[in-house]
Amino acid sequence: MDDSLKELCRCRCIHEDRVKAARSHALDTRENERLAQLFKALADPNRLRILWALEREEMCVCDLARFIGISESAVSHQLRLLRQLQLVANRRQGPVLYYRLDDSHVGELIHIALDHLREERAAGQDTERRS
Amino acid sequence: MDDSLKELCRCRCIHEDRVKAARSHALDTRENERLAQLFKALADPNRLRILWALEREEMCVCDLARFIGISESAVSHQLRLLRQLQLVANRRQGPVLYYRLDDSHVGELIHIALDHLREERAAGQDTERRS
DNA sequence: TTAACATCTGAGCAGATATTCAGATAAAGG
DNA sequence: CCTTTATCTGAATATCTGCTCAGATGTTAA
Repeated sequence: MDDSLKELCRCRCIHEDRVKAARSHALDTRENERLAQLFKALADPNRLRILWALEREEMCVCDLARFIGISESAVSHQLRLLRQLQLVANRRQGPVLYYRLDDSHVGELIHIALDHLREERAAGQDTERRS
Repeated sequence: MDDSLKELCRCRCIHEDRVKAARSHALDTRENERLAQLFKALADPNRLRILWALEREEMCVCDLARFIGISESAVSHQLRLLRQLQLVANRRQGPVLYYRLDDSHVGELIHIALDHLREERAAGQDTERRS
């Protein structure tokens, strides 16, 4: 299985030792994929708005739709995704479903990412400068 | 600007107070978008592999291509994206560019996300059960 | 200069994603 | 039962993403 990759890179600058070390240290495929899936859940502006709002207080679909300014259907689709990843949970009260965060890490992730942006902005400044 | 949203939700279960609170607590649009952009950078299996490897040791494009098993061109495209977000930086040594992580938060984000996955797995177990 | 090498870049295509729309489901009240 | 309300769901569509390919750029050595 190592040989099959030989053709993918014809450079002679390969550091076999580094490649080997990277391989032995690498995350296994399954875990790596779930990791990407988790970040993907956070990689959409509307989902972020939802999660950020729910971190503070539980809200129903209707509230969220109104808050974000998109259709309830769109919110429902996003909530389904977040539910499947167990990032949010709900409780029913009559016909109304109240959603809440179902995970402490999510808030933490968002806060660290925010720190990153804010420090970045304070130091080097931009991300767009070299557009 | 509040009125324009009135039509988006015809439900009568709206909790105006919660919507208002959520609005006043919400991230501003620009920041929210940059946040999503950052998570998007982490939301791809190959980019994660790259970042995870670079957290340990600097590597050249060629090494990364061989390590991951994709073309150097593909790696280069991904590195450009990561460079633009200032998540990685490089140093040139002759014709070879050595890439490294350019941010301490990135590793932190990945580690927390991993914790999340592993705890999740230990507790509730699945994400796929209800497929 | 020329050739070889490592990397970058833009265009184009296949597959993924977010939204909308129309209709389905579940709970509450008459 | 039937109606209304809140939410869900699948299909369709427009947009976005990541890869490959072909060719460009920049560096080194002859």
